[in-house]
Amino acid sequence: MSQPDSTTPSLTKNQLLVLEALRDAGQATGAYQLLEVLRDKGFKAPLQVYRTLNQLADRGLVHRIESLNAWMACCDDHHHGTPIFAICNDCGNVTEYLDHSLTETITALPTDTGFQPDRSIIEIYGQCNACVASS
Amino acid sequence: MSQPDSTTPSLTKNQLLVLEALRDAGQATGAYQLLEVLRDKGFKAPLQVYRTLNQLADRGLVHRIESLNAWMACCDDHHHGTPIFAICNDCGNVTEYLDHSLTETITALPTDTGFQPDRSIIEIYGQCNACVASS
DNA sequence: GTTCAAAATGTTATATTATTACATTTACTG
DNA sequence: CAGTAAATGTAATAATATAACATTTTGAAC
Repeated sequence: MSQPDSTTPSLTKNQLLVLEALRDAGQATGAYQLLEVLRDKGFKAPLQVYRTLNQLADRGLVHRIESLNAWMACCDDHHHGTPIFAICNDCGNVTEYLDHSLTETITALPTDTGFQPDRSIIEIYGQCNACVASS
Repeated sequence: MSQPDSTTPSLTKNQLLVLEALRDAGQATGAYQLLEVLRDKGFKAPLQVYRTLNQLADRGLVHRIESLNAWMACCDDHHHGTPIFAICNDCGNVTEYLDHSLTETITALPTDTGFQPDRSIIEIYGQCNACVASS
């Protein structure tokens, strides 16, 4: 999915703009929201955002949160392994975790059936610390 | 999420129709695909399908596959615990698994941060047995 | 530095998925 | 059988994502 640093070409202008916008957002953000933010920088069409997001996701610099139809800057710039997202039901805050052994456990699961796992999606909903405290 | 059997009222006409269509499909199926199938039975609008799918999902009789924007009949009519889906990159086949201990491991993960897990989404992509064999 | 190919980009149109709003009917409870 | 909650019907529209095609930029090879 992502390349080692030594072979990774530098980011293009659009890639930098989208990555920066996503990091500034600090949260899971929809493609059309990003488009609005990036209109100032010359973006005009959804496809410009989607293309760039997919390029960044291929490099592992951003992740797509499937259950939110939204995107988030990677917490860590260049990890391997499956990101795990904890999503708050109340405030919508999303936090990324990495847990290599859990990833292995999960992907090992269907292999008795001959299934060869490749990548996986793990998104956990619940109530975050702050929202537990204030409820 | 789902009610115990003893207190579960029987399914409505629309619920039965959608559940049957989904079981007949035997695969993850999109809402608009279901609408086409169900036009013969009097369905006319997407909302009829979406409403009914959500009702069935609340009862645990169907699951939504987030990364496919599709729905599948539950493998087991009434389980508790998080379903885990294995999705083939090549043929698109989706298989549901249940693994109670894995579910616990996953939901335990972010609790050191004070996060209170509720439900989770686990979708594993890879190559299924049949597609490994024929490639 | 010119040529070539691959990647990235720009732009318009359109496809796909999902929900809002509101009127009506059905089913359960007392 | 009256009252209420749930389910349903229907039309319009919102939100998300991609197809198709033209053009430009980038980087490697010569």
